[in-house]
Amino acid sequence: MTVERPPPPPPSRPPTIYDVAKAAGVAASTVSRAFSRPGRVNAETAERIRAAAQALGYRTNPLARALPTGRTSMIAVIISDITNPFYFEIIRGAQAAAAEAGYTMLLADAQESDVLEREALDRALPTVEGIVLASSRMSDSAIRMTAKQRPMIVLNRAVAGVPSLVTDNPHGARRAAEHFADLGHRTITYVAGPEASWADGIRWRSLREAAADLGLQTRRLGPYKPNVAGGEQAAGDLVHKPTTAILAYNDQLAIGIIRGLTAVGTVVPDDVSIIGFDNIFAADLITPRLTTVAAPLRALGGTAVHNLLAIINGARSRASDPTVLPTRLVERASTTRRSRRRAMTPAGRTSAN
Amino acid sequence: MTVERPPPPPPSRPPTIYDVAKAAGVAASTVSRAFSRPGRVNAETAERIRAAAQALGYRTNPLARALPTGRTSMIAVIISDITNPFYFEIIRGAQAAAAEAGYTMLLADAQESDVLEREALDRALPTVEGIVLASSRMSDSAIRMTAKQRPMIVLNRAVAGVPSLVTDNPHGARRAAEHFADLGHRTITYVAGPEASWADGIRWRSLREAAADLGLQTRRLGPYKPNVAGGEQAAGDLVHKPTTAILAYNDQLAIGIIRGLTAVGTVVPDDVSIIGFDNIFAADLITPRLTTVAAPLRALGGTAVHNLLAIINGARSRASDPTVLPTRLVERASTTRRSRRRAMTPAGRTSAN
DNA sequence: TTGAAAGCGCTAACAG
DNA sequence: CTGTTAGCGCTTTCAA
Repeated sequence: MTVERPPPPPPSRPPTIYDVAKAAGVAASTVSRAFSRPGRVNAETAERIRAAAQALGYRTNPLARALPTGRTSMIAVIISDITNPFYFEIIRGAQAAAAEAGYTMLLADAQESDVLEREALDRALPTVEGIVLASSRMSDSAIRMTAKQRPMIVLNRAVAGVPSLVTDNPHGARRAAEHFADLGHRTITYVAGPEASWADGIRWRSLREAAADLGLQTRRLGPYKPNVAGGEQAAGDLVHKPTTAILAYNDQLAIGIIRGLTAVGTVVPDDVSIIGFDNIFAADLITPRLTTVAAPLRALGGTAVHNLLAIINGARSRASDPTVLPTRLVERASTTRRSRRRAMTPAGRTSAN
Repeated sequence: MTVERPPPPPPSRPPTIYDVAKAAGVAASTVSRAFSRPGRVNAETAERIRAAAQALGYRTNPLARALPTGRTSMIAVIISDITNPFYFEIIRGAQAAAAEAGYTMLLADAQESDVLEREALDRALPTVEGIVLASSRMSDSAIRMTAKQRPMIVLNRAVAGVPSLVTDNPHGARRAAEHFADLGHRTITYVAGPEASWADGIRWRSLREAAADLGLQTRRLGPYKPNVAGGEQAAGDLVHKPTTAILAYNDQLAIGIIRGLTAVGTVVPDDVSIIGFDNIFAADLITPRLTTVAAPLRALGGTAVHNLLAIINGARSRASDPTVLPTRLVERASTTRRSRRRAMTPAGRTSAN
């Protein structure tokens, strides 16, 4: 009677394709085939291999696969400023789309610095199959250069020659202008974001055109940093430029304006109506709740990744026109009919009190 | 006179270590050494190599390096719900720390699902050198299991045997209780988050202890989803359980409560004082501005990565006690002295009106 | 349909 | 200090 020895402990390092091959009694190349081109292998052999792999707990090592093929199953998402709430839903959409396609997502934050952005890009470049560049702070030519090395989608910016994905800013700006017009406002003040921002440019231009069509006046203030602090600063400046209708570059700026204005006794929306852009999470939280031009944030991230994967898988990236996603005006409490009784002044309301 | 031919166009594939070796007139291994162990190579040879590499635009291929060494220079950060604003600053902190150490960060969102979390983990595992698991929804044993395969830091949760990083919830809860006591409140209602949440458990326990020490009563309501909608639902239930002091599991819940209560005519803080946890971006935006127990969010992410890299680089992960980061109470406008004239009731204020 | 063999780009002994 | 030689685990011709 032989004493049954327990099987030797499994080796600490994960099983390789060779282990599976031995267990299944086939050559390593056959195992490889069984996983990559299941059609090209005898059905029952394939079954045997699958069983062996299962039993050993084999998982193909993505790094090793990547070396000969270049297919790493990774994409990079580079974001100009991850602190900006605008990106939260975008990231989630991107991550979900990537995961669904079996891809892993590398995330890098450029902290608003083109230098850091370059570095992050360089670090990620050799490892990933493609890149989503969100609101890049780099020059068009630098972007085009990089786009030659890897499939790339530019988000929130149109770069000629590089597949781009943007939201329908012209329509959004027009809807904002119409809304102001409906409420009886005559002049719209645009509070601008960063000059380097492509979105800022197009929002301002679109507003001006729409306003002209509607017979409204426009003014422009800025640029400001596109965050709450920037908005508070803008509020300070607005005190010297009374107005009844404000369109802000983005929600954060709008929120800052509301806070700054409220602090000096101006009442939103009674004294000034304000519209933002993006419909970030906090837009619905501030008092008064912010009317804003909403973008389909999650879809934006998802579509970016989706399009990127399509290109990676050989889709002809046709026409250089950017893909544009729709926007819509979400009417909340920060806008109201223009009141002739009141006008914004440094001290706050004019007639009341 | 010879016609100068332009140099042949550089090959389309990036230069390898061999190209550099040839150009510098040395063996490939020497090039490798020059990059990894600069000390072990003749100074002027090293210089020659560096020059050649520079000229060719050589960059070591991280994938190829990873295969023999296992050093991928990547870490994974897995987050239970990337939509939760709580993580924004944490992510930024983590990303910055990783970048500074020359590491690249893989980000995965589990979307509150333990299944998706597992999948993300499995996908990332073979590729990364270490893992930060934030507010995992997996079981302790599953976490311990995975921690055996790769260095790991658990965030916001204490798992015996696995290096953990948490915030000082007991101190935060105590400060909240003291604050309520100072304002004359006698009973504190805790509005609970997810049962699966480790943080929820400790916050409630800590509150109860602190309250007992201070001679206050406590009640508990919940669990609720830890988001604004959950808070609004809680507000609906609170209407039947009048109280003057609420400590919410987190800021999102607190914000939802404020909105729900305000909607039915209850005035915060006059009728009810509310304190949240985490000090997310929006806490300062809502009206009234939310008093909350602040955690050093960015430091949390940074420290997690920092500790993880230390372990990766061979630091003995000593004692199994979790590292704890300090918390502090940020007093804003959602708390005030308890008024005997008023009490929260379904219809809103009692005496006034 | 399957196996053998070469190699992806880099590193790590081991000699010299 | 430097060159030679094996691989890391997988894919991919090329034959059989």
